[in-house]
Amino acid sequence: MPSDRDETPAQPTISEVAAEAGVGRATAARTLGGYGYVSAELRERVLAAADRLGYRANALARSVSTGVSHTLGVILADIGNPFFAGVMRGISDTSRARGFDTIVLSTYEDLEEEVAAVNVLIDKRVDGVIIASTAVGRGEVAHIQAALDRGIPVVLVDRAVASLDLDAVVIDNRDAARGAVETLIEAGHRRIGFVWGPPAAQVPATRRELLAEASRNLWTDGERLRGYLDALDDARIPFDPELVMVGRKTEDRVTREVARMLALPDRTTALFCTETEAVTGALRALRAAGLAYPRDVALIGFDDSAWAAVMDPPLTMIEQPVHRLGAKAAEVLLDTIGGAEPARTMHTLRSRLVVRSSVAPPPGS
Amino acid sequence: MPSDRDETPAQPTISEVAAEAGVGRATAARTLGGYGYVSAELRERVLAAADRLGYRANALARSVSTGVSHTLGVILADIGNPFFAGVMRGISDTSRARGFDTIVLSTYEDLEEEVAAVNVLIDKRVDGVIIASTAVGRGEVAHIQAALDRGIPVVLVDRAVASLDLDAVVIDNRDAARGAVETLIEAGHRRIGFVWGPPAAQVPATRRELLAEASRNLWTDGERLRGYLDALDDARIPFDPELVMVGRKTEDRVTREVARMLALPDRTTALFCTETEAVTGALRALRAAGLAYPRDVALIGFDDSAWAAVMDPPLTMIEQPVHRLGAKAAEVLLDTIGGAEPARTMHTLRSRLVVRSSVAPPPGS
DNA sequence: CTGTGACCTGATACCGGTATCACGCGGAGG
DNA sequence: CCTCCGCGTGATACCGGTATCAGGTCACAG
Repeated sequence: MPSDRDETPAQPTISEVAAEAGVGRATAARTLGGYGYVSAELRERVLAAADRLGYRANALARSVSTGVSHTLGVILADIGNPFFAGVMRGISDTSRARGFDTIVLSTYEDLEEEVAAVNVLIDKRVDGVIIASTAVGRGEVAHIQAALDRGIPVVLVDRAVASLDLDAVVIDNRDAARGAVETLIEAGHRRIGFVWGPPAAQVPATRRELLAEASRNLWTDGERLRGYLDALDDARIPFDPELVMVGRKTEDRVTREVARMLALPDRTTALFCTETEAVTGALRALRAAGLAYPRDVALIGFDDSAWAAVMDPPLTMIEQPVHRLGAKAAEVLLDTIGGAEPARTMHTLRSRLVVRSSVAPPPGS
Repeated sequence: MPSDRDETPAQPTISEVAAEAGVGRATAARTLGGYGYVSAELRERVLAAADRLGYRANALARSVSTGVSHTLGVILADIGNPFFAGVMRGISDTSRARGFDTIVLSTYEDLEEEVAAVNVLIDKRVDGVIIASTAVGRGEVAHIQAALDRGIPVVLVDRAVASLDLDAVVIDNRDAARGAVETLIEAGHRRIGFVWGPPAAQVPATRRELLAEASRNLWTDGERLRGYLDALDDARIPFDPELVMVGRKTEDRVTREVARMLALPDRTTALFCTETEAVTGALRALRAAGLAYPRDVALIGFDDSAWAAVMDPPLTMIEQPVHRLGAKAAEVLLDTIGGAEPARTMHTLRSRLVVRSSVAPPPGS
């Protein structure tokens, strides 16, 4: 086995480069590390030797020594979800441009997974963390606080967390929801179904309880509910718990719930969906009920996509600036890592209602 | 500033734990590292001290020492693309389950970016690499070979690379394409448009040149072309370059190209699209031309999604096992890292034609 | 009472970098 | 001619872990 006593090791170190160049380890280190004095002649020799051996600095060793890893940790609900994938792309693009790489972890909305993810990132000594946290209450943020206490800057993305005074990059969820519902109201609708998502067992009967439930759940869900209620209030339309769906917005559940709303004596004539799965689920329910949009029921949903535009008729949707969301979060984090004093504010990005053809007046009018 | 001379450092080290516990550094290290002898009593003391200080081992330092990082590098064309996001999810799920984390990089189909990405991963000393490479020719794989030479195992995903004898986890692209086109032919179509994607300037006029062009491009594109040709051959339908589109499958370009095929004297009556953007682009062209599917033109595309199912009529699509693709790639890589001898074969996963309602006989029949 | 070995422990030499510092050498100035 | 200084270099002590090893303690057998 002649390949076993290879002369050039697979992963040459600074010492090997130094030996190859016939200089001291320190000289090779200074040349390769780009610090301190090295004469032009020796520099050439070292560089040539490094090139010959294919030397590449061990970033881990460097990080242990310097204390910085040039790595960002990213914790999302689900990297397979197109929304988060888009956010991730924004994070990835801007951090790479600034010389940082990223470790991504998905939590699937499980707080324990999130805690574990934070620990992984602490262990790997990332320079900062971007997180779309599933945490809500004061008692659920210990892991994030722990990272902060260790001096690791954290930026929230997509979801603010009330009990955490941190930079957060989000969209104007409340405004977006209100705008969408207003559009529906302006078209003449009063029975507007809200395809919502907190994991409550059943829809609270009163407004007060509803709001309370909202604050016990994901910030985005709470904001979108408030926006829905805002629009209803402005138009003096009373809130009806029968028109609100609760629980995970999986396509199946949405389909069943929307079917229920559609079967009500005083049935829903418009639907506002707060997620992509909610839209596709609603569409399924419509078809099953033999109803067509916008003729029988109007529809507006969150998260525009190429598909929404080619539907027949094309769907009116809320477009979120996904890339910007990630990019901005990375910018804020990178600035903090760079030494800037964190603003600890909410950076609110504008969403956009893309008006197409899924809204029309209710049947009777 | 009393917080400055903090007694408990933000990121305590083994030495600090040892001091706190009143034992030697080595004893603390053995306890925390879980190797060698430690008496029950001292172990307790060390553990208690570690707990008090909130000790978490520095994974980077450990990696420098042990030579393994428990980190996988993943290089994809675009993490923002739902297909790759799904693959990434598969990779992420199975590697996390085995104690590995992942660093993801997007290349946007740029070879230089890919080379840079490999270097980043080499520098960060990942234990293995999964890559959906944009490399094709023998002259484009030096960076991958370099990683291999350094002893870093590499597994290809989605795209095989002819000049690289490595494990590759892919789907049966050729079969899938042939099956789809056969379905179209069986419905009676003979003028089948192929919305393809190699970045050639124009469609080669002859079969021979076309095949040559195919081998100069992404493996997936080549395979799908071969499958298209296979089906045509079996049915003795001559290949017509006018029915093939070339160049990046962006929605705009697809729309224009499909419009062209639709305007041909002997126009296209069926379309086979090799990517999601190709499908949405085709749909736009159909609408612009005032044509409906499946009545005026039949349609089959790659990459099923929830949207395709709720279209009206619902689309017949090829479903790729995205999660499995990533999961399998991670499994193969992890096994290799674990010491298994790499099989260096193509692991071909089955895709599935999800038959819905976008295929009907051509208008005339 | 000594020899032997099992059981523990701390010292110490790694890993591959960063960064400082002592010192040799040569030239300029007194 | 000697001193001093600056340039350039290698030695060396870090960083925070892993892993080995020498040696001390103690029980028990001979």
